[in-house]
Amino acid sequence: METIVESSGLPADAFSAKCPTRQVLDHIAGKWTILIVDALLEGTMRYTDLRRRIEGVSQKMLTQTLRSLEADGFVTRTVHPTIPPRVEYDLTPLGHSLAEPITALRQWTETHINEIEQARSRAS
Amino acid sequence: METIVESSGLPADAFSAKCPTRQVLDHIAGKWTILIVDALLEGTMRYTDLRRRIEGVSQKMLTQTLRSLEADGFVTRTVHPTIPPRVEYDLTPLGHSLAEPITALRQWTETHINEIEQARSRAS
DNA sequence: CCGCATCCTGCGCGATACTG
DNA sequence: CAGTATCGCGCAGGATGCGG
Repeated sequence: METIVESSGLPADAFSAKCPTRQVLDHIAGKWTILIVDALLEGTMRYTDLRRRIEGVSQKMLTQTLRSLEADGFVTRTVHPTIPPRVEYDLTPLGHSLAEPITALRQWTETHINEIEQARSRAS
Repeated sequence: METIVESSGLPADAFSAKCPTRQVLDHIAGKWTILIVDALLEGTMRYTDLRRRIEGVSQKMLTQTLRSLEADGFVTRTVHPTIPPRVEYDLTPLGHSLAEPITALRQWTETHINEIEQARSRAS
């Protein structure tokens, strides 16, 4: 287990409040990040494609989350200056890398949803 | 790839707005869930242990998240009626199972934090 | 030591309307 | 088509204080 040292000189430690890892974790923990990254794993997608794929996401949150993912270097945004305009979103290599643990998480949830619902009904 | 069918009779699909998977995903995506589950992977922990381990968490959110994890069947809460009281938290088998993809996610973030910060400074 | 109750604030997020 | 702009609500989440 190799220790990662971040730019501040401190070891990367998500349990530490000051570590920037926490901010990233908070982003990933956002309501839509997991679904968006996961959807882009299926390939290049246009804005409207994503809206359709991810049921219930609003325009605002989709745009906002995409911009955040772009800033963190997880997705690229390509604008084709045609009429009508055409904007395509893709995962970067870093984004693909992130997609692995994220997909694992979504799949885990889908796989164990019945056990969880049983636990919930017991708790009530 | 086997299809999971949940109690409603529909296939489990996180992209569908009505699927209960979404609610669970939202819980997991909570600000503290990842850190708490991850911390409990180190073994049994008392309430105060968790507060110390997870820097910056408030009493309220720690209690609230723990109750939520309990309701979903991820952790057990054991009260020893001694003086002073002693409350211990443990992962259930289901919780241990969930911890795997969660740990992977935290470790991924710690590992790639420098790449992300570089992307951010470029974006600015 | 381990909480629960309460008050309060910010902002996550949705709804709606408008633009190149 | 792919957004921006604006408004407002609800709840996540922090601060404080009390109780067993």
